[in-house]
Formats: sequence, C-alpha cells, structure tokens
Amino acid sequence: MIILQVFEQAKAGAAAAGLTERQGAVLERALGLLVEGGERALTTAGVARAANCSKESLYKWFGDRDGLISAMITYQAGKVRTVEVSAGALTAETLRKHLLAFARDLIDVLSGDVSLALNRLAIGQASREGAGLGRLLQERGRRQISRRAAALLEAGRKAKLLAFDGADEAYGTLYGLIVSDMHLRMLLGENAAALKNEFSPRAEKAVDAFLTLYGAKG
Amino acid sequence: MIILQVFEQAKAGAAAAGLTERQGAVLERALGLLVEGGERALTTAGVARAANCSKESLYKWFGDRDGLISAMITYQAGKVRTVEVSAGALTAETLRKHLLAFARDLIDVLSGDVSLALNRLAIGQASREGAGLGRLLQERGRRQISRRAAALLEAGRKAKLLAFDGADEAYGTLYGLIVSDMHLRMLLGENAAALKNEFSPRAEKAVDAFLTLYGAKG
DNA sequence: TGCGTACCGTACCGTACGGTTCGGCAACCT
DNA sequence: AGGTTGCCGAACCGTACGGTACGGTACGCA
Repeated sequence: MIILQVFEQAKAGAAAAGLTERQGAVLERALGLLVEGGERALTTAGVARAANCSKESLYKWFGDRDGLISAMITYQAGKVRTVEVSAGALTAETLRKHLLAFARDLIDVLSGDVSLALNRLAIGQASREGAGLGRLLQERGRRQISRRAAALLEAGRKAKLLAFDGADEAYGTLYGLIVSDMHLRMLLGENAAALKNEFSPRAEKAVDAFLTLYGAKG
Repeated sequence: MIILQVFEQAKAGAAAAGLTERQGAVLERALGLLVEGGERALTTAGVARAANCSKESLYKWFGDRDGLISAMITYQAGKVRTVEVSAGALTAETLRKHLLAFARDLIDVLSGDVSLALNRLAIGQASREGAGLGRLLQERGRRQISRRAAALLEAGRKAKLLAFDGADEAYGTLYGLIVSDMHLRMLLGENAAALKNEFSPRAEKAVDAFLTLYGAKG
C-alpha cells in the first residue's frame, strides 16, 4: 500500500530542509501568501509583514527572492512523504486496491492548493529563467510519487499480474488515464474542488482501463 | 479527416478578431516577445518598441495591458482552424488513421512555442485574477479541437466501431493516453522538442490502447 | 555591568513598469 | 491653404518592487 502523508506542522518540512523552526514558520506564511494571491502577492515586504520578521532576516536566510522561492519548494516537498507499506504477496485484488489508492492519492496531491500555487509559480518562471524551478519542483515533488508507482508496477510484473515492456511508459499510461487534462484545467483556474469531484469517481475506471491494457491475461 | 491548419500570416488572425492588419502585426510582435522572454518581457514599452508603434496606439487599440493579452489570445486562436473533411463511411482502418492524425495534431498544437507561452501566461494570471484568461484560452483554443474529436468519436460510434457511454469521458481517456504528463513537463520548462520526439512515437500506441478500451468487439 | 548576537521595524534607494500627456509629422479631406 | 485624423517618439508621473542600511531591543554570556 502506498500512503501519502502530509505533515502540517512546520517542523517536518523545516527539518527536512535543514532549517530552523522559525524559518519554517516563515516559509509557511510565504506559502500562504502565494496560495492566496499568486506570485504578485509574494513580495519580500509582504512575506516579512505576514511572518512578523524583517526583510533583513529574509535576505540573510534565503539570499534573495529566488532563494526564498526555492526554499519554499523544498520545504513543501519535505512535508510530503511517500511511505510504502510492504504489501506481501500481491493478488489481482490487492494490486487493484493499491492502484486505486495511488490514483486517489495522486489526485489529492495534484489538486492541493499549495501544489497548484507552486506549479503556477514554477510555470510562470519557466519561460524567463531556464527551467530551474521547474526541475526542482519535478525532482522534489513528483519524482518521488512516480518512483513509488514504478515500484508498485514492478511488483505487479514480478507477481505476473502485469505485463509491460517499459515501466516508464506503463506509468505514463496510468498517469494519463487518471489525470487526463484535470491538472492543466486546475492550473488554468477552474474550480479545483469541482474538478476533483469530477475526476475522483473516474479513478476506478482509470484503474480498470489500466488493468485492461496491462493486466496479464489469464 | 481532421486537419489543423495554422496560417502564419497576420491577416488571418487579425481578420478573425476584427482587427486591422497593422494591429495584427503588432500582436504578432507581442507574441514573439512573449515566446522569447515570458511574461516579464511583455511590457507595453517593449511591445511598442518591437512593433515600431507608440504606447498611445497600444492603449487606444487594446485598452490596457490585459486587453492586449486578451487580444493576443484571440488573435492566436484565430490563426488555428480545425477543418473537418467529411470522412464518408468509416472503417476500422480509416478510424484508426483519423485518430492517429488527431493525436499527432494534438501533440503539435500543445508543443507549439506560442501555445506554451500563452498557456504559461494564463496560468500565471490564474491565481491572482479569477480564471478570465484561462477560460478564454480554454474556450478559443482547446474547446475547438475537443469538439472535433468528439465529432470523430461520435462518428465512430455511429459506425459501430466504437462503444462508449459518455463522449466526454471517452475523449478524456483519449487525451490522457496521448498527452499523459507531456504538456505539464513542457510548461515547466523541459525541452519541448525533445519531449515531442519522445511522445510522438507513442501516439500510435495511445491510439491502439484507446481502441482496445473503446473499440466495439467483433 | 558590559558586550556580542540575532532579530525586528522602518526608512531609504534605484529601478522598472503601467498608463498619460504632448509635440510633431504625414496623409487625407474640403 | 487650412483643418482633421492617426500615429510616432519621447517625456513624464505615480506606484510598487527588490534589495540595503540603520536604529532599537531582547537575550545570552562573561
């Protein structure tokens, strides 16, 4: 079973990024500003005011605004842990359950408002400044979840319940079946909760479709 | 057969949006700036300089910066026409060819640099200002292509080559199988050409998978 | 008691942007 | 010729932001 746990306390993310608790709290407020008002609301003065700290401290801790943003990403990523509970012997039924849990977790992660805000921020910066933040977000955020999925798929293949050549390609198919254009529409501003309610029931069908495509026959 | 034609001349997009040729040329330069440098490069002074026009004219024509951006979106949308060539009687083979052509066209559209730049822009604005630009982009851009796909799917069902309940859901599946996370990764700054080369060969497999899922048996 | 450290709050500076105004020029009408 | 229109280029204005500097304060330590 794959579980995504989100620790809401500042401690977890801060500790994961090697920051003090105070700095984590500041990043938490910064994330709040970003979620609430987008990139325009993420000003150094605004963060300082919201977090009751001085701009001087912000620059001492994070270097500059980009450093602050990078710290926000790694801090947020540190709050999300993917914990794999060894599943013992996979059966067709447990595999399906695990895939379904993964699908729901994936939808939850993608539709989270902090995740959406950070993705919007990174996408906005992608054009003007290489792909620095994009890579960071990809590496610290989704790579983990995709690795867990890859492990699950591999276990399914080992148990002769799945048949595929490339694990990456199979994962891409699973992802596409689950997410479709949901993520993009959320990023473009469509009501995230409504879209989540629209796509969550489809998770089951997506998993069934995936098993139809990649399930070992017999 | 569904064909996406992109008219590169300013005339087509301008005429479609009810603008003069000169104004279309200005929007073309503005799009160029946006593609090259992202939102930060899209300043009123910059557009005026690049297009050899005055800021006064910009504000007379487009109202304000947001009006300019909206005009850019509708102008760009006006350049892309989806033309449906009636396919006569569908066979399993022609349906597959049409689906494949649609898949390739979809990948082409999504990986276009102007499309990527406009999507980044709309996503960046989504957080701070409702979903105005996002809706506009969705409405003028992708709705058309999705309607064409829906028509194709409907034709396939009429010909008893496809079996599905909801056309929207079937289209969502097709879209997910083709695109997976390609679009998001491009938006985040990954090399678009490389990703396109990675996903184009998979279009065939995506169509086959779709036919496996929704093809009428027998 | 004195000193260093870390921090807050505020003021400040340079720059850049959105938007407005104005002088000037060319074309077009009458 | 004189007036109107449309446009350019440049100057201008108010604002907001990133980044820096400074005075003041609480706390730890000798």
